Amino acid sequence: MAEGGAGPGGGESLLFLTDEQLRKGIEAMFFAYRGFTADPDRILERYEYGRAHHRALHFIHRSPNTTVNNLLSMLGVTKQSLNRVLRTLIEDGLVESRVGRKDKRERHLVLTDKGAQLERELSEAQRGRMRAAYRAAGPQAVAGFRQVLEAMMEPDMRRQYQKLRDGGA
Amino acid sequence: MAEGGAGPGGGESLLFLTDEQLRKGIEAMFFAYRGFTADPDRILERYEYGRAHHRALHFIHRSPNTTVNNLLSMLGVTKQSLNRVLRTLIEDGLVESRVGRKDKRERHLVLTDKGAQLERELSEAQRGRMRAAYRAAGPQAVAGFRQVLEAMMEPDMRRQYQKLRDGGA
DNA sequence: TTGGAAAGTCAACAAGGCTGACATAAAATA
DNA sequence: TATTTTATGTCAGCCTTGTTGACTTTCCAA
Repeated sequence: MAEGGAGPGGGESLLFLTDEQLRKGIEAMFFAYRGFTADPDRILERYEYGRAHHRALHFIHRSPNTTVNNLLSMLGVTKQSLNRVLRTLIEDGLVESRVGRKDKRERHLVLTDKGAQLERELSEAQRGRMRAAYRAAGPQAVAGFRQVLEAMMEPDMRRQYQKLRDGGA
Repeated sequence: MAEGGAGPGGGESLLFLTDEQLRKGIEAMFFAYRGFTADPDRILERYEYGRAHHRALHFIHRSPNTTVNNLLSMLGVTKQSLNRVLRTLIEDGLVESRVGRKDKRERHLVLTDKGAQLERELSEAQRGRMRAAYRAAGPQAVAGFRQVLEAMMEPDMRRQYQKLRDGGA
């Protein structure tokens, strides 16, 4: 299973594909994801919200007026699970649910000022860490980081991601 | 907050540090982590285990004879939470808990053959995706990927990671 | 007008985090 | 030696966030 040594095909060293290297990458993902969520988690605690609320706020901010179904396919959870989170956000006045103009079955979701404020607080904390990591690693490393992450996604998620990446700018 | 344009300091473009780029990185992490866990999750379902079991198996494989306390600081959970998982793994004969020779308070954990077998199955699935992503992105991208992830970790987690990375090879 | 899609709701359940309290054994120390 | 500290395990109970299944309401479109 392990592939090592400089292969004849391409002339590039394939040492980076050894099982040992792959295991290190797996551990890096595990530990890094903890850092990735650490700052928002601390903030959310103060507001008595959880990660699920953060994710909803993030994607509603990113795609204002998105429908519940859209949001569901982004988040990859069941509507029952999302609904619980969404209900509290609406009750607490962070999110507004607007009946669709064309299709009145649909609910279009937008952040209220209060919701935008919390989203900003969470996002700023998360971006702060990201920015520090990016700066420390440098632009070339960042490009590689993004490439590997994208290649790791499941195809449907990759499509979701690319839509945001290209259109949402 | 956003920094753009080619700065005078260093001559390198800082466009990769814009809030927009950081947001894309955040989304990439989110979607990629789902892919990262998808294959093991499918396998675990068949065995009626969860992600927590996978993590325990991974780190016991990685550091055989590790103590419970060591494992706790790797995983960053409470002993009660780990204990529940560990107990089922021991009951099911995947993990063996050995009383320490020097310090008899300690329990040293090792995988049984059965445990090693499941660990291998999970790991092979996860490495398979990792390998494909690495191959698609190339060695330079992989180096960048690892750099950014490492810079993103919380300091104690980074220490844990580096200990494994350097010693565990 | 009727079928089906979009959305919401209720109930029940599971995994896997958490805290707090307590027990035991053994090591370390006063 | 007596006491304290450490490592571990365990019980009880709580929370978040995921799941499935069943059912209703709304309303677009054929």
